Amino acid sequence: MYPCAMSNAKNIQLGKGPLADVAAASLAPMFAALSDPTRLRLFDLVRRAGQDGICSCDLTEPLDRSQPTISHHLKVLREAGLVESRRDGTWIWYSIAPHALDAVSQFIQR
Amino acid sequence: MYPCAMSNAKNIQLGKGPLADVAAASLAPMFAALSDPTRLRLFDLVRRAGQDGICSCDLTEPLDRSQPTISHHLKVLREAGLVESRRDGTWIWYSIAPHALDAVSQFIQR
DNA sequence: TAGATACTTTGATAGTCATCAATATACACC
DNA sequence: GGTGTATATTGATGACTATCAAAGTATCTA
Repeated sequence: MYPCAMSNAKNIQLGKGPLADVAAASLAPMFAALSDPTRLRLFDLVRRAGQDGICSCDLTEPLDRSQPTISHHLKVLREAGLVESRRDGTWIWYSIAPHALDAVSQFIQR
Repeated sequence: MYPCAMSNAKNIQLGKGPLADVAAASLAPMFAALSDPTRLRLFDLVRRAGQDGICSCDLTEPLDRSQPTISHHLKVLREAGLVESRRDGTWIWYSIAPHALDAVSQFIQR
């Protein structure tokens, strides 16, 4: 797991007072990861794939972006702690990280 | 209401299939508006103020940013359809826009 | 109308980002 | 080892952004 992913997701505690500086700093990158249309659709495709996940090779074509661009976006999502990847031979499968959106959801329903 | 605010918030319908191009394009700016730590705290302060809202003049000091910077961020939040403003003499009061986070919430709980 | 206060806009700067082509790496199979 | 396929990284470019100081606009009060 990436260092920054460890500081996000399940480890954020928002508390009850005004949103603290550190909490905002932890939360913002997760929103940033979802602030690009291509990444939003990417995240959506991965989420729809369910527990098994989806092969990276099936993500390039539907989004009409180059392979390096998709790879870049997947990296951003991964480092934000929103998706996970596992290798299977030459393929890499992406799936939603457990508790991926917990912190975001917690903030929204505050 | 700003044009782009009209295209966000309550007017997004996500549907059931894969996230459409247009839906992602409408959703992304709302996430983008929340992707900055200062704006997150700003949004939080406005939300905590409840129905009456909060005067812009009370937002500059707690966030430790210059007044023009706060003004800029408030504009971003406003144009994303997340907050509303109303003038009262020389003051301007900000409050959370109705259904501000509906679209975001809908996407997250998809 | 003049001054004071609250806010916005402008202009500048340093930093970040989305994108692609080209290149590199990892793995499977022969 | 060599070849082909899948994915990642590098490097470059144009666009965008957070920030502040300075200047502009709007409103109140006297």
